[in-house]
Amino acid sequence: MKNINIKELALKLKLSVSTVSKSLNDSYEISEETKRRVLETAELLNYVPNPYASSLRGRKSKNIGVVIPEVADSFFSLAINGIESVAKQKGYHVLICLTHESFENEQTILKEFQGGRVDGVLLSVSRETTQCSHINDLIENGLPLIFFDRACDDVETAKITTDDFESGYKATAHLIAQKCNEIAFLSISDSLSISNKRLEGYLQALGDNKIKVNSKHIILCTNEAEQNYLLIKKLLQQKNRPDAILASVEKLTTPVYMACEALALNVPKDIKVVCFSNLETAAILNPSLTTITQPAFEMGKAAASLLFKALENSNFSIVKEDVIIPSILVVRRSTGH
Amino acid sequence: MKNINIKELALKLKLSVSTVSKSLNDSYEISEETKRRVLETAELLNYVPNPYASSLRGRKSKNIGVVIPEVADSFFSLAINGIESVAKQKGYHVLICLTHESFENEQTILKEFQGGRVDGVLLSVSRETTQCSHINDLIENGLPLIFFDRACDDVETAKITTDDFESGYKATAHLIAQKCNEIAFLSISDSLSISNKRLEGYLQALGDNKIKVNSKHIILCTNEAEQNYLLIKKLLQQKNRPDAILASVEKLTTPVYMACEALALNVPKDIKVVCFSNLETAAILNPSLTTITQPAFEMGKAAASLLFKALENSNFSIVKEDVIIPSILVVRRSTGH
DNA sequence: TTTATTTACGAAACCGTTTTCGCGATTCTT
DNA sequence: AAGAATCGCGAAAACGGTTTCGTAAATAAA
Repeated sequence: MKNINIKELALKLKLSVSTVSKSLNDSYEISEETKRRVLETAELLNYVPNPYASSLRGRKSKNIGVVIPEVADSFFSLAINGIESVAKQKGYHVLICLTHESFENEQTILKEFQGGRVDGVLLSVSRETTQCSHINDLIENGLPLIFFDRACDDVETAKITTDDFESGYKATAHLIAQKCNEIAFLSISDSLSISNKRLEGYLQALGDNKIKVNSKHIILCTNEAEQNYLLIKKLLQQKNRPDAILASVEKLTTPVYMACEALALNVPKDIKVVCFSNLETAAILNPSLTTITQPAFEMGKAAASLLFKALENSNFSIVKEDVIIPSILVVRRSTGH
Repeated sequence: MKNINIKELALKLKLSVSTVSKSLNDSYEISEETKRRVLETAELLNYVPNPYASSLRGRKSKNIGVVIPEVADSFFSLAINGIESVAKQKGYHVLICLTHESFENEQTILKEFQGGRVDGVLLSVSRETTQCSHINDLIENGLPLIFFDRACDDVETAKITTDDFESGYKATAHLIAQKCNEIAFLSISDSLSISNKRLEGYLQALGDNKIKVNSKHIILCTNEAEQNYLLIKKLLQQKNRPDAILASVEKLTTPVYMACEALALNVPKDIKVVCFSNLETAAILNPSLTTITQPAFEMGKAAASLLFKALENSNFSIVKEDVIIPSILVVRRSTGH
């Protein structure tokens, strides 16, 4: 059925546009009888309001922007579910924008947001992001922005993260407890806070256990699976081959397993593996994978909830704070004996 | 830096709003000199056009809607990447809407689209969807809509799918070739075309090989992982236990593996497994999983490309056609000996 | 030189809502 | 019963762009 606009609806009802609008928005100015008539006819004639007209007039879009590096990643897709669950309940839409780990894309997306496309932003920065002027620009412009998972330290806003340092520490300590002392660390960025904090936790755990750091065992991976595979293979062919790998992001899981298989290294006998990962399949991998599992859904939910608090109370402003939701170490066979 | 609107920009430039607008849109009416000045100042003053104002006036949103059941699924997240890759190139945004496999949600979302939020729709229907009036309503209203993966037969539009029947056949034939003759089929919907076509391929393969169908081996799964796990476990505890499982969707992988493990059934010795799946981790599962891998990225790309053809040529209309991009059977250890 | 055409720009309408304000009619005060 | 307050509704402005149309000046054609 053809849908109509408010003017045509008003015409059919022999009412003014304003009365119809107010009825639809349940204004106190309008009698119950009229409201009922309007709602009824609106339904009948398939009236669906144009969101852009409302947004333009109301200067709010009822959209929130979610800027993430990738969608093909368990952490982010679970986080999206968390975000969406609260957005839906608040009557908001979620605009998902992918940076594909590119700083330039991130800049472009945030710049566009300044046009008013969204009322607030949830951001997980790209691996390339080292400076934050584009983010500060947005905030200066009055857009509430909250980081989740991957944050920038020098932006005055809230961050919903997990306990990256502790997780890195916990994972490393677990490996040490399993008699590993040549533990490699796979990073994906030398600027990303999560990557660095996890690394610091790793270093601290090594230090606390009097294990000396081998810089050749700290690998900065790339954004290309194939290249990472080669890097990891090279790592495992060093003369002082590591006896454990701690991979700081989920996407490194497959290349790690592949490299081990290619080199006929048995996990966990020859080498133990822990990944930061939310893969549902972790439990059924060969061998099942010990993971640091992040509270992805909860983080998304927490970030969105905080954002909506700011959107709904104009006198509530987001302060610089760290909300930390702990990850858990799930021990499986990849770190067994 | 505070961003401004076109009026303020015009004021600074001592030009009219119309001249500024035309300059920004590279109109032939404006001199090169003026255009240059406008662009320069716009950049300088951080002018970002309000997309809602443009949408309202131009009666097009530069958005396409992508309606899918879930995002935490390799097929859909890869498809999103394919869709996004072409949308980005065309200067469009992608509005991802999740039905969570609920028909009611799907209806609500499509109804909202009638308000003009999007210029076109890419749809993969929910598992509950059995009738299509909400889809036909949308099309009648002039919105181009294309199915991908999960389609409705009785809607007059294009469908980008994979060769579900052949894939079901191929997978089953492969299992038969591995000496299986009690092959179970796990479905997720008795109405979804993909599910049914895969089932038909399965049935045809059984028939062609003179294997009689055991209706107790055809299981309709649910949307709950836990429940599916129990269903599968029950299946595997029947007196005539199947010697193979063909799972028609990716999300069944984990419950299948878990159930086998719980019952101490060795894959592939006791039971062979094939899943329709785009899991990157298929190769490193225990044992590595034989999959029917769908061309997810390509399907997304094809669907989006076709949609844009319709959006860009007003005299090109989408006809009822089936674009079929074949899946491939990737044989791994879960169907070995 | 006169007229026709082109060039470069501005005024104003328009897109579909929401909201402010005004006003007649009804109900409430006293 | 007269004035005040309330109720129910409509006219019109506003949101920030784009587009149509008009027009003065510059250039081309006659």
